[in-house]
Amino acid sequence: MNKGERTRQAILEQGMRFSSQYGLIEVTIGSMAKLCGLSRTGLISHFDNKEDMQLAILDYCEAQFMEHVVAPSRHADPLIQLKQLFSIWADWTRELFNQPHLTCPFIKALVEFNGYVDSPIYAKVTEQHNRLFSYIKHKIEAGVASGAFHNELDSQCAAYEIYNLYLGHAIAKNTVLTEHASELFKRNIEHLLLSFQHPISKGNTPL
Amino acid sequence: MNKGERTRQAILEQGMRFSSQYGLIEVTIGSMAKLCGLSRTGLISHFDNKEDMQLAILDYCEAQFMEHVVAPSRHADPLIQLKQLFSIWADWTRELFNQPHLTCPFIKALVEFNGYVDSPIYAKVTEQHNRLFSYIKHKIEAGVASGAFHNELDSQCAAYEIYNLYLGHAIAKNTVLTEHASELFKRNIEHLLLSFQHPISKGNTPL
DNA sequence: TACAAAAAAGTACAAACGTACTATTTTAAT
DNA sequence: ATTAAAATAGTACGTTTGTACTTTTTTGTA
Repeated sequence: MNKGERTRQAILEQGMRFSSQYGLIEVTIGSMAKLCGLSRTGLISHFDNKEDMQLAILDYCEAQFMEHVVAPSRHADPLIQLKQLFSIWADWTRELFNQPHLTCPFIKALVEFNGYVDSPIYAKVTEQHNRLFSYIKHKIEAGVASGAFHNELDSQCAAYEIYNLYLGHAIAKNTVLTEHASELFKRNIEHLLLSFQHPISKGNTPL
Repeated sequence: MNKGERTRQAILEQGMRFSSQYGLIEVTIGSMAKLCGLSRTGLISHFDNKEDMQLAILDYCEAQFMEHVVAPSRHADPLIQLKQLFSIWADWTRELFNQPHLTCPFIKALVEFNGYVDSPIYAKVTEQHNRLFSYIKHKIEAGVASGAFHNELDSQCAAYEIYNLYLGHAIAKNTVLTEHASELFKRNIEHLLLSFQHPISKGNTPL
């Protein structure tokens, strides 16, 4: 990897961190240049323009997620795969974003850019969320097909319940949740996956 | 109400709308001045400074929520009150924020300012979310005390389940949910409240 | 080591930012 | 109608914004 590619990667890495704290909108040429120890022109020369840099950061975030969460959780059994996915996800999230002031960059970007309907950034982050949701839904369908989950399970609904736990944990972890939010997230997911196996075994989700 | 108070109210109203689309950070002196048809100095003269204006907008949002959602849902029976709260809330939300590009300003502000740990804005919006959560939790406890909900119900957990539905609906309504998200929110809340009444009646949440 | 290419920095510019200050206009009460 | 106060506008200043352009430095290879 030559020099240019190395600094570009460093910028993307810093951008992921920075956007998880201050948001993708605050990823400006000036803030990134200071963060990376470059001049403003030295920094932006690695991208077409500011928006291109922000889009590249979103792509980088997804690539990191695929590499560190999705790839390691591959397993033949859909139930084990889903359990591993969220366990690894929770660990990776804790490692990267569990400082109180950090939030999942995908959620931050989605909330930030929801008002900019014509923005390519909004288009991209929407695609990313839909892609994640489809992946979860697909794994649930595989679980139903393999007999791990019961037949009456609505995959769309079940996927949303899981996705909803992810949203809630990411946003509420510093307000109504605070301590042990990460363990709670794991437990809630496990409890939900358990309820997918037997139609009536679903009691009160533990907090 | 004299002139000054009238324009101040108009600014706060516009600020609530604007922040639900572009976020509270984007509520700048210039953007609000243009929106209200005032000069920049004419606008900011109604507040101590920009941050004071943003704090005032958050207070205004909460006052509106109290007036249009909490107050009309008051009822002697805790179960009916909770049902009414979320029904009115969903209607009011649809009226104000259900255009696809608008998001609940409390959630937007919380996500936006989570990284600014020392900001008074973060302190305020955190308080607001905790206050909402405590209110829901308190109503659930009243429901348990009145016999409307079963005895084993954990109020902290139950309140989080409801709060989580609110977060999910607000964020996912334009990605994985899209159509009829508002009706779905109502149905999910009703279904959850029903599960609070009988310990084992909770099946798969409908989507 | 030489040398072309790549990377980073320098410079410039118009626009928007928040804020302090002064000036003008409008309001509201006498 | 007069008049003081309140509301709004005007002006100015130092920063920061994104981008275009030129110049210097660094890199990597021949």
